[in-house]
Amino acid sequence: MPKNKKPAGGRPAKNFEPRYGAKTSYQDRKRRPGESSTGQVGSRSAGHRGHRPGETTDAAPKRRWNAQERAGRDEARGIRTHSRDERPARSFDDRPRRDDRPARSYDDRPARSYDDRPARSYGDRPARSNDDRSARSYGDRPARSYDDRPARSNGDRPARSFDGPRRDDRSARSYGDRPARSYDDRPARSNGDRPARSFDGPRRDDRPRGAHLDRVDRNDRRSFGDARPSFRPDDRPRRDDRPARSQGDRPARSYEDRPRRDDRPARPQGDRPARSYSDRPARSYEDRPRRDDRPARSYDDRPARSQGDRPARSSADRPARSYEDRPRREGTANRSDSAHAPGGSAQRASDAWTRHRENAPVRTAAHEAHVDVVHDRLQAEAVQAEAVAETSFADLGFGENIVRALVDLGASAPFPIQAATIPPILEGKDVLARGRTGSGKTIAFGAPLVESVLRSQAGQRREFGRSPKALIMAPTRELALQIDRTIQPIARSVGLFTTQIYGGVPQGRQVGALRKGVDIIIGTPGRIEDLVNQGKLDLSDIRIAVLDEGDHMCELGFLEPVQRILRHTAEGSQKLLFSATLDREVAALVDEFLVEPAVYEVAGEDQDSGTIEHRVLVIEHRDKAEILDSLVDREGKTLVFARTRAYAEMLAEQFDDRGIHAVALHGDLNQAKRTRNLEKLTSGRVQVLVATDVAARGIHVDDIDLVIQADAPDEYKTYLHRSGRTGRAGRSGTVVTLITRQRKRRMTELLDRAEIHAPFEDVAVGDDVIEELAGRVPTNSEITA
DNA sequence: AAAAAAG
Repeated sequence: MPKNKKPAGGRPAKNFEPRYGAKTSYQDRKRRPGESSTGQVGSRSAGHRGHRPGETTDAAPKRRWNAQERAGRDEARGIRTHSRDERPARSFDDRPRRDDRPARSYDDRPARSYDDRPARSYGDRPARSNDDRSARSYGDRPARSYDDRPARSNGDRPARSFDGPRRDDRSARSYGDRPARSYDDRPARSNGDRPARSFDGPRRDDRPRGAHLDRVDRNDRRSFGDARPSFRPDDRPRRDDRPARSQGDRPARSYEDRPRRDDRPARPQGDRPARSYSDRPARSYEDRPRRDDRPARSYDDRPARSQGDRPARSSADRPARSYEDRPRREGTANRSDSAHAPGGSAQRASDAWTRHRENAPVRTAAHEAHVDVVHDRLQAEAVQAEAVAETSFADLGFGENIVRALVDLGASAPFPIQAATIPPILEGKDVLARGRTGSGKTIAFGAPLVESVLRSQAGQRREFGRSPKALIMAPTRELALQIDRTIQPIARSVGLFTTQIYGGVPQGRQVGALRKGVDIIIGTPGRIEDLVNQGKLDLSDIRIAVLDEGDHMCELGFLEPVQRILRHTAEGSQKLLFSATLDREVAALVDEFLVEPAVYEVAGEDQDSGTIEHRVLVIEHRDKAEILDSLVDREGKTLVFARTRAYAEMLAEQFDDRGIHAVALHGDLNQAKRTRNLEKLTSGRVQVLVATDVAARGIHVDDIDLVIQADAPDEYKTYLHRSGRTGRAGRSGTVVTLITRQRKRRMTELLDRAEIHAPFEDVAVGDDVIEELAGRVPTNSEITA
C-alpha cells in the first residue's frame, strides 16, 4: 500500500504542478518553455515564470561541477556512484538502467524547459550574460546540460553504450587500482588497529542492549562551562576560498564563483561561527519543563520524566559518572532491570551514558573536555575547539587517499566535531554527536565510516554482489543525496562504492547497483525498508549504521521504520546518531540499539551565534502577503519556510506573479522537480525558494543570507534547523519570522527554548524595517517594540 | 503539518 500521496485518489492538495490537470510525467513533458508552471501560457513580463525572452538568453550560464557534485548528480538516480572521470565505470551502471530511460527522459525534459526559463531571466543581467557566453560558449554548454539533469546524466546517454562490455569486468577492473593503493597506504595502520577495532562483532555482541538514558536526565541541570571557547574562524580553512562569493559579487559571481560553489557542499563545516552554549544552562531548567508541556514540545518530555526520574537519580547517578566509579557501576544493580543481556554486561549498558567519559578517546591531554549537558537529556563530552586545532585528519587515523579526498572536499583539517567523534567511531564505539548546523557533521561520521569499512575489508577483494557494510539514513531524500555527495568521493578514493536508496524514483537502478554490490548505502527509511522487504537489500552485513538528524529520525513517523531497519543490521553493529538538536528524543533508539554510547558536542557551539541575526516581525495578518513580497524582492538568496505544502506552493506562485522568480520545494512535487528546484537555488538560477520543513534540516546551500519564516515553527528545534540554513560558512545571515500579535507569547517561549535572542518589532506594510531587511535601504531604523 | 514506499 503506497503511502505516497501522489497516487490517484490522493488528497486534495495533492498535485500542484497540475495546474495542468492530472499530473503525469507525460504531461509534464508537454509543458512548454513558454508556459508557466501555473498553467498560464505566455509571458507577462520579464521575470515572470512564464516569461520567455528569447532563445538567445535561453542558455543560462552554467557552472561546472566539481567531482563532488558530479558524484551527487550521478547518484541522483540511485545508482552506484562513479566519478565522472571514470566514465568506463559509469557506463556500466547506465546500461541496466536504460530500461528506465523512457520514463526518466520524460521527466527530465519538462524539467529542462523549466530550468531554462529562470536562466533566461538571469540572462538579462548584463554582467553575467556577457561573461558567460564568451567564456563558456560551446564548451560549457554541454557541461551545463549535465548539471541540470542530474538524473539523466548517467542513464540517458546512449553514447556510452560502449561501456557495456566493461561492465562485467568492472568490479575487477575499474577499481582494481584503487583498492590496491589504499591498502598499501594503510597496511601499517590497519594492521595495528584492526584487530582491536574492526567490526568483529564479538565484543559488541556481548554488549548488553538497552542502555538507559534516564540517568542522563539528571545532568541536564549541570551547567555548561562558560569557559567554552567559540570556534575560531581561523580554524576553518575553507573559508578562505570563499571570499569571492560574497553577495555583492553575485553578478560577477556567476562565473568565477560558481565553480567554487561546487566545493561548498563539503564546506558545511565552515559554518561554525562562534556559538556558546553557555547560555543554556542559565535558561533555567525549570522553566523549560513547563513550557515544554505544550503539545508540540512533547519531545522534551522532560516534564514527565523529570518529575519521576530526577529526584531519585540525581544523587545516585552523578557520582557514577566519574571515572573511578566505573568499576563499581558494573556491579550496580539499579539498572539491571532493563538489562536483557546476560551477565554483568547488562549493568554496564546501563551506564552507557555516563561512562563515555572514560572511554572517549578524544579527551586526552590533547583534548580538553568536560562534561556537560545541553538542554535536557544528553550528557555530552564537550570538546574544546582549541584543543583540536592542531589535529590533522592523518593524525586521526585516516589513510592517504581519504585525507586527499577530504582536502578535495575542502576539508583540509578537521573541525572540532570531527576531531571529537572520529576517534571513537574508528574504535567502533556507538556515538551520539551534537554539532551545530553546518558544523561538519557529515564528514564527522562519513570519513570514519569509510575508513572503518575499508579496514574491515582490508585484503579482501570486493566481490560482485557483496552486501553493503554501512548504512546512512536521513529524513529527506534531498539530504540523503547531499550526504552522498560528500561521502561518495571519500569512499571512491579508496575504491568503495556508495549508492542512494530513496523513494520517489524508480527502484530499478538502485536494485541494479545493489545486485552488483555496494559497500555503503545512503537513503531514506521508506525505500530502504521496502527493498529489504522485497528481498532486494540485505542488511545483515551492515556493521555501521548512521542516523543523520537522529532526533528527527526518532519522531513519530520515522521511529518505527527506523527501528525495524536497524534490527536487520548485523548483530552488534555500530550505531551513530548525529544532529544539531540531539536530545532525549533519541532515547527510544538509544535504549534498544546503542551500547555504551559516547556523547559529544563542541564546546562553545551554539546556534545563537553572532553570524545570524534573528528578527521577529509582528504583523497584521492582512499585511502578510504584501510584506512577504517586499521581503523577498531583494538581492541575495532567500529561503522562505511555510508550514504546509499548499501554502508553500501558493507563496511561490504569488512571488512569481509579482515578478520575483521563485520555486517551491515540498512533498507534493515529484522527486525530479524537488531535486531540480533545490538545485536552482543552489546554482543561483533562482533567488527565492519557498519550502516546507522538508528543507529545514541538513540542506546546505552556501549563500542563503535571508531565511523567512512565513509561518512560525511550532518547535524550537524546527526554528534552529530552519535558521541553520543561513549563516553558513561563517557568513552572516538573517532570520525573519512573521507572526501575528496573538502568537507573541508562544514565539517568546519558543525563542527562549531555542536560546535565541530576537527583537520583536511591530511592522506594517511599507515600514522601513522591511526595506532594511530586504537590503534595499540601509537604515538604522530602531526597533519599535 | 510534514516527511517517508510502489514494480
